[in-house]
Amino acid sequence: MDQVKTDPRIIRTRKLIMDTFIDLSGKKEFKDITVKDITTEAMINRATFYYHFEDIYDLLDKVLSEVLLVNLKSEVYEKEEINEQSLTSIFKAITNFQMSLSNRCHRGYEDTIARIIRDQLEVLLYKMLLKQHQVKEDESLKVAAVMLSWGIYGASVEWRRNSQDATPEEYIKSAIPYILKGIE
Amino acid sequence: MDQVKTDPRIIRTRKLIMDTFIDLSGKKEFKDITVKDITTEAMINRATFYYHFEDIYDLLDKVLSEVLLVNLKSEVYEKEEINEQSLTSIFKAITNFQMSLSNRCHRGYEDTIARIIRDQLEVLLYKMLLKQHQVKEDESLKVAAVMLSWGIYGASVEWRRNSQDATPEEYIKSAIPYILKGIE
DNA sequence: GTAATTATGTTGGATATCCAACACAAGAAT
DNA sequence: ATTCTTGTGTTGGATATCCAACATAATTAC
Repeated sequence: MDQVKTDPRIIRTRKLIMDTFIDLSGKKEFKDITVKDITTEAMINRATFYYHFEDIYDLLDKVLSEVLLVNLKSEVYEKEEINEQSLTSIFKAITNFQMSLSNRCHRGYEDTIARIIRDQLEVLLYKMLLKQHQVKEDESLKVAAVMLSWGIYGASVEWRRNSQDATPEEYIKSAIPYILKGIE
Repeated sequence: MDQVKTDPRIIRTRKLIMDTFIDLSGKKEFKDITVKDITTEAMINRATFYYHFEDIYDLLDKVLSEVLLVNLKSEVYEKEEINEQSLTSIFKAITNFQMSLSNRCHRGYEDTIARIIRDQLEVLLYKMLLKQHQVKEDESLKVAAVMLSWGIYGASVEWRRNSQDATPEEYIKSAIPYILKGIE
């Protein structure tokens, strides 16, 4: 209701910075990208960068969150329940997202990326759980969301490490019933 | 020497507007493009548009001039003399430019476009003539540039109308000696 | 090692851009 | 004819962005 419109310059500038960063990260590794590189390419002042982001890690964080959010199409899932189908879709989205990242050579930032993924997952799963149980907030559901997010993320790691001969769906299928029993 | 740097925001904003305009003019006819269309798409305020351009015709003027300038690679030609080779290249550039325009359906603006082309040509040719005759300025050379620009432009119109079975080079080749005799 | 260069953040004052509002014109809808 | 809508240009005050300068850390060069 009381949402104050954000200044269009802010939207435009953030988009410029983020797009430029994504663009650059396709050309060189994250560790070789400087703030100056980004601002020069994006045609904005360096001071303006710091007006929007704490530092380059903050930018990485926000860019990845946004990309992941698109992958998760969360506006769709938020309205759904947690069941075999939605869980499988989410798992697919996560593995998909990680595969797209591994092409971009963000070596040394696996921890950061992992945290971002789990954070986003957790928020999404918590919303779905709340909806499913018809409550406004609930601490135990929050913890459940934490555990589910770690579980899904961990499964995606293990899948990448061991089982890429199976599809993500196949890999996770047999485990899902046990998970679902816990939260129903 | 005393060139004052233009504010980066100006460069960025003008580029945004011009690129958006070029983009839109590939999707609909010029007469259907409004200032609001452009500013919305470019994510800038309408008032900002008027800070940079008098109106949409002024924008058309500047966009076409710039595109044409690139076609003419004038920074190259400015240093050359007017001879068979450079005249042919320029003629090719003009016909090329007009062909690319005709795909974009600017029906009803042929006069505007013609004026822009001749203006740019005239400036370029005048510079080349000055260089060739080793003077700083000269009224009769200016008039010569006017006539040459009209001549080249007219030839390009006639070529488009009648002789597209000949290449631009072939079309203009036999006439060039007569032109060159006049200015040498 | 140490000098020289390059990147990071921060600040105060200058400038481009935004917003809301206005008057006006042109076309479409009823 | 008359609303109604949509686009054009313009203005004054608010805000994001720029610039120049600075201190500091990190890298590179010698």
